[in-house]
Amino acid sequence: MDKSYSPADIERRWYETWDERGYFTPDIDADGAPFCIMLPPPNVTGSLHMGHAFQDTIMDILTRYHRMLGRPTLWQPGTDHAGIATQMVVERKLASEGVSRHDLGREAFVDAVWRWKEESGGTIERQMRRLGASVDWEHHRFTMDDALSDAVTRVFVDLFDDGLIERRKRLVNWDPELHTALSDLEVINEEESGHLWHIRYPLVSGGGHLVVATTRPETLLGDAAVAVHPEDERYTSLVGEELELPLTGRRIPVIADDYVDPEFGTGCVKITPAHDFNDYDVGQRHDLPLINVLEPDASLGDEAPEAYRGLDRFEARKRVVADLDEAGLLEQVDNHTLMVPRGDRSGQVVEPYLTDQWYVKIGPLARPAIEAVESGKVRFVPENWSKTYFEWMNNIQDWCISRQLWWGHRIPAWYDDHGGVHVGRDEADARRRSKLDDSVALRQDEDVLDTWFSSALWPFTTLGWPDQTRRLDTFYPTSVLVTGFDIIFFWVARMIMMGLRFTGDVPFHEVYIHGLIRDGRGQKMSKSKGNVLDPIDLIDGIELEPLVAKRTTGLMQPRMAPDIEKATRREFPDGIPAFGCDALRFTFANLATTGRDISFDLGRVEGNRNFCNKLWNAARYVLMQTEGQPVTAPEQLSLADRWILSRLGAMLRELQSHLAGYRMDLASQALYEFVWNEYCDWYLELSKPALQEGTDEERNATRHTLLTVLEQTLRALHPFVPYITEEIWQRVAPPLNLDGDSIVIRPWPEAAAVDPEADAHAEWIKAVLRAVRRVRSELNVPPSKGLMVQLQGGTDEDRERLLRAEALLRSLGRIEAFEWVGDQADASQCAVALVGELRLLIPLQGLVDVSEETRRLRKLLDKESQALDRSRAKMGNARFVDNAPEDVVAQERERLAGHEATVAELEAQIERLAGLGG
RNA sequence: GGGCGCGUAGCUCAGCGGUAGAGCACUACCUUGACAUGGUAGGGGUCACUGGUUCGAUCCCAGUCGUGCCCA
Repeated sequence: MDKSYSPADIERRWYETWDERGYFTPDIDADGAPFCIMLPPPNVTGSLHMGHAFQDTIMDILTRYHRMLGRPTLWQPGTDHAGIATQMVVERKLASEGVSRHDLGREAFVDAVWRWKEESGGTIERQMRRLGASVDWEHHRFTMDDALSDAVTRVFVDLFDDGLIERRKRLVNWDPELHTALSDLEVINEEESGHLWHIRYPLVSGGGHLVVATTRPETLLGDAAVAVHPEDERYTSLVGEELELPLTGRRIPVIADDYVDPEFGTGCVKITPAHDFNDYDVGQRHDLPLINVLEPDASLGDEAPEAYRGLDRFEARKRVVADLDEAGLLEQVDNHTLMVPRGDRSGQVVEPYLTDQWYVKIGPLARPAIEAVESGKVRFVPENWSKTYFEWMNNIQDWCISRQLWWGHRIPAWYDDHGGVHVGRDEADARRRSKLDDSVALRQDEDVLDTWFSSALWPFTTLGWPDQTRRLDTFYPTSVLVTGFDIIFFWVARMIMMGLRFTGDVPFHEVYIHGLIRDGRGQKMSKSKGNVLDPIDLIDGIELEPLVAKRTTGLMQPRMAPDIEKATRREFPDGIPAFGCDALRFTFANLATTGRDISFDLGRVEGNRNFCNKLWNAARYVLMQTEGQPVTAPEQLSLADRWILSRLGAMLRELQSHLAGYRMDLASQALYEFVWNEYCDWYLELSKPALQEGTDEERNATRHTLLTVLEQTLRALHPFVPYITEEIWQRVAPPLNLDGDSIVIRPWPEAAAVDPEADAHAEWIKAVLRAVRRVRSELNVPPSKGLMVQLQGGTDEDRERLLRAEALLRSLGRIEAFEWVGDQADASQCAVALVGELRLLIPLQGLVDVSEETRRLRKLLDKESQALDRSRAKMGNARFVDNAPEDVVAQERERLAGHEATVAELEAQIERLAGLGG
């Protein structure tokens, strides 16, 4: 083995091997409860970002772990066609060539998207392979595969037949750039600064005016009324009067509606039913006309006064304001912060817009989905997220599922020339169902379905539904869904609703919600901020210049480039080193706490790379010690051997409980601490004297334990760090004569029982060594200098332990000899260390002056006295002794005794030194 | 306005009723035959603040301040 761990050398080859051998395709016939995770399908043309890498790591840990438990285990991969996102990318690409989708026509455009999909669709899969994701590629699915598309159509028709899908004209969120409706979830409301214009509406009779305030003055052109609160005494007499609607020559009524907040502004509200969701409702109540003044691109249309027709909405706003001002009708303009709705893809301000759209009536689907979580059939982890789920589900709105796009599942509805709508699996089916013969001309609905419609079916369509396949039968309901909180509404809730409706069962039993990855300062990672890290760059490393180039090209706002470049050069003056996939994965596991946000700290990746190196070198040591040595199952183990096996068992039990609770952070920490702080720091060190000085049998036992513990630890680590564990395992398996070609398919290690005797012995050894090392360090005794250690006091147990451990202690503590001395022995020339009742006297023979040693002891005494005082106060408190549980009191009593003894020892020693005139 | 979080060592975060923990950073010493991507020892925290419950509060409760997110 090489002296240093170099991930690049070992990570390349294993993935292909695993994949080729079919390890990731589940054996459905295996015993054990099936385990299944659905990969949240990434956008087919997307690339892997930190969030994916994090999520994939969690899923891979769970998958590999359950596979090792011997369960038929499926991690189902696939990609999403991502309607709007993909169409936008292709449209922009075409636009750069001066072509619009309309130039191409529908068919040619959709072909172009498919070509783009074929061209760039493999990126994210290649990246997932780099991450070591053990998904079943053989059964990869795409939301627009024929089978999945058929399932979508079938679901649509079924819901339609149930009366749960209908076509209605109502206000939708309209994206004027993409020319499509959006669901509420696809609209981002953000606070922006704007203005509040106060406008006078003259009364038709009797002079005077009402003042209304608006943030969108151009909508005035579509006003149908002005509303006041029915109990607002200022205006009650005016209800029923008419107002001159400025700039239009129209007259509109004053109406009363308790939607109006009399406290806000003047208490008068303009009502524009065709361009505002609230006003729409008011309009319905009062039978007001819908005056649609906008075109699909949000320019002003025919229903607007001629002067404004053809103007863009923002241009029209300026003109309206100027014209009002000129007419003396603009009373006041205030600065005002308002919530502006923007399309999440285009970033354009969304307009409420009156169109025909398809809706899913969600109420009847939501009810059982709420019950599924209430009853615990679906469990959120952390539990808290169920509140968010209920909050939304209890206030859920009908789902607008039609999109005016070309890329996606086309709506299976056909229109005749008389306004009739005919739904069916295909045109023939639609005719059959509506009893239409071929003489009736039908044209299919131009719209496609919301991307999330097909995603909602993902857990069962990927497994073969509507066919009752073996896979569906085995793996549905799936075990756990791993996802971010940002798509609980978009996806999780809808999967539960659709799953229950179409399979009669929940799609998954648990939903593990993880946090969002942010940068080191807690900022959201985004291209425009220039703080994006590419997981592949953390694996392979990247030089500064390419990193700068990567972060500054293709920006939406190129003027940000210099700032981003500066920040990048400051943060990564030497680029990013190659940490390797395993280090990155281990870091993700480390960071997977219960909180919401995760600030990604590069220092931790480095620390975990070092951890991999530690593991690598430990393995190197073990293999060096066992090379060419036949290792057989030992008949007797030393206390050190028993101790490390006991500790391994404890760690494995802890690990399993953390994995069961989705606490990857605690799980990875348990592994880290065991490997580094117990196996490497202590057991490997303890093995050295054992191998040098032991009998043949003892040496065999030590070698066997070194190998066994390493091999089991590798297995426990494997789900987290698959590459390095496979690489090492391949070398550790032969000396242990283990079956199996790969660690991937080895069983999960069984935890040995705790061995209290061995644990106690090891703790004693550690305490003695620490005490001696502390003296050595604090008195600056060179590490190379051997020490004499005199032993005083102590129990019979101490004497026995010393007997068993003397060789170890001498070797590890650089101690030349131990010598038991009587209580009367002169300790004035010695440094003193205490281990329980045992005194370790280390003769210094002038190595250190007395005042130095006195100072050292005083420091110890200080700490000890404080602890003693606390302890005394506690035991002196009758209410504590009376009320606290017995074991707590007993523990405190023991502590008190310990502190008292230690303080006495230290004081005595200080006095002895003082007697020397130091 | 409603809802959900968070505030613990210089930084990133665990812990969540019984004497404060990790990684990174820091100090001193050490190239000893696994590892300097290392070893040994050490420094550093009135656990945001104020009250309350309790024998005992970083942990539970209430409030205040700061901060983040979601929904309207």
